[in-house]
Amino acid sequence: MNTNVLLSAQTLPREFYSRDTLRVARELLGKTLVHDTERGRIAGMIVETEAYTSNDPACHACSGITPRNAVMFGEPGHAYVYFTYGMYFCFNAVTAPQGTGEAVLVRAVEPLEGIDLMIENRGTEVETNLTSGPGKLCMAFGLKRDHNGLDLTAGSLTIMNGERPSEIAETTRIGIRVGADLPWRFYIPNNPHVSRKPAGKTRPSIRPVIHRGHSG
DNA sequence: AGAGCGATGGCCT
DNA sequence: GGCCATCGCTCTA
Repeated sequence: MNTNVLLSAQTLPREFYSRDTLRVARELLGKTLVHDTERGRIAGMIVETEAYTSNDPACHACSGITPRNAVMFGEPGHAYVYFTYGMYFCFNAVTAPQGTGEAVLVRAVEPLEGIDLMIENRGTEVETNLTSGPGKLCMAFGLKRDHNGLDLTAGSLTIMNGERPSEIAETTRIGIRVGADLPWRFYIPNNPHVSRKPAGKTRPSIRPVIHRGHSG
């Protein structure tokens, strides 16, 4: 081992990502997303995720590999950052073994470090509005096209270990038309930085399912 | 609190 | 040409 052992000791290893995507989506809650920029470190605790699997009609990769989604089929533990609605970016962690097109969308984080930089990047000082959505958090963290494909296990954009939440809420995903009935959105209950209070708009009847004291 | 909508551009058929 | 894994504003209640 080299002298970076101490610095990288808390970074999630590739094996973390190379597993079942739903499991990774749940276990990313409580972990810390870290972006080391020229102006300083920006970090936040992941509080909301969504899983996208290869047989899932809402997944960008469900119809096969294209230039846009190619990163999803590559090595797990890399960043899949895509451009959407003409002005926003969304950040994903590529999951499952290489060759499968799967990823976890990080929808919200709780600001921990570099909040002044987030305020500059977002143009607001309201703390619960800095990173409470996939587009917002990319703006706050300065994530854009250049970050697509970066290795999350080494370099300036990483995910570090963190405390496991005691509860996980599970609902349908937000902002999709197909696959809208799959309960593959996960978030930390009562955290003020989650993008929306209850479930997606599609099925207001679906209540969040709270899992207590989960293992694994 | 919730519904509606425009902005804006890349990707894919 | 149609469709977005969004956001912030406006209007109605």
